Amino acid sequence: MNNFYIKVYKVVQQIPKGKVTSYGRIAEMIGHPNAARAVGYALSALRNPDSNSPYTSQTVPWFRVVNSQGRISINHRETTANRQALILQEEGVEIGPNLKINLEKHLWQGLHIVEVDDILKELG
DNA sequence: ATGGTGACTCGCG
DNA sequence: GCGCGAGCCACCA
Repeated sequence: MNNFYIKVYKVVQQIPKGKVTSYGRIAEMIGHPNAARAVGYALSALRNPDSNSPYTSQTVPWFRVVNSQGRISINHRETTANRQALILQEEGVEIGPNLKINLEKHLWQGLHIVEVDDILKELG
């Protein structure tokens, strides 16, 4: 588990219940503005966490991360996509047709780079 | 080192 | 709005 993954997970853990953000925004927050795909890769890795890793699909709210269009990015044929939509609905996020979310209402403000540094320092 | 694979984005047509 | 192509990044073989 490298530093990049750690940063992604810690920032995602800051997303409040009922809010969402995108892979690209997460990437910007940790100082890798063009690493959106890598962020998605990091979250997918939560499905098979290392035995002693504190970061798992149970401790990191991966379901609060969607694509820049406010849509769930997982292949819709996979049950994971429906599970993500269900969890979000349960915590108050309105899901429209085609698993689309109203970002105007549910987009997380996010963190500034300085705040990210504080998070990484105190928790890591 | 090298090429292939994604839970990404942006710009075009 | 939708599909494509092209960058981009971390991983793995």
